[in-house]
Amino acid sequence: MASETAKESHGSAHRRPIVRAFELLGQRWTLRILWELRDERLTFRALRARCGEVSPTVLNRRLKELRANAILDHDEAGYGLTECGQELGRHLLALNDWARRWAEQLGTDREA
Amino acid sequence: MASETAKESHGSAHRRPIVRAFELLGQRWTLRILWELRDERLTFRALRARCGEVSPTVLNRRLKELRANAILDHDEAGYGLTECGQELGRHLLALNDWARRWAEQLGTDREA
DNA sequence: TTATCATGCTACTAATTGTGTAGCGTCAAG
DNA sequence: CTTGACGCTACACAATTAGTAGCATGATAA
Repeated sequence: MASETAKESHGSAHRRPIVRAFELLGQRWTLRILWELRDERLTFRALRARCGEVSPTVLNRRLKELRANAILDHDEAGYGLTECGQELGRHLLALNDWARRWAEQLGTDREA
Repeated sequence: MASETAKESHGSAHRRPIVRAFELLGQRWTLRILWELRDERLTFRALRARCGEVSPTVLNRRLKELRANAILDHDEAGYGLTECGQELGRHLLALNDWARRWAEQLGTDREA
């Protein structure tokens, strides 16, 4: 069970997909960006507005990275999820249900 | 379909749960920590080793935050997921499948 | 033509956050 | 009483993000 430990050289190339995914998604704004694009294309500025006027510096950096990873693409209509990105989007949608229950639980814990 | 737009006052208190979740999960190491704890309890030091010797400063900060949000708890056996955290863990497991397909696709795209 | 406006995006500084290493206080074992 | 592991803090340095200004481009309109 601990046989994986050896593989865990934190080089860069052959890191497990899930870990690479976490590195990508675990950056500020990445999840939010995907969420806002979950069912519509948005222009740079519209997307920025949805994210509470994030710094364009970061937004652009994320967008580039996400495009490089084939999760987003860009056309005249703006930014949007690729097919692969949409699959990811569906997972986020599932997370939404979890989040609601989570928030509810936290709320009741604290009010009582 | 765009009827949600109005709700998007980016105040702070009544932010949608999913957005709060993204703020929490979208911090460096948070997803990874949850992943490493997905099916076993780990001590601080063991967990740190699993995460490639993250700085204990950040690790401890995340652990505190996650505990404050009832996603983790801590006992003599170390850190582990709460019931709520385990549900989240299951979502991450699902993400694992996505990540594999994603990596595969990226790989073939580039080799060709 | 010139003015207006929105678009995507870059530049630059300040503030926040993360990294890396050392090490403290506590405990159990030798 | 040394040794080692534990959870964790301190602190200086590096990297990332925030916040704002503004440019180049293209469309619209006077």
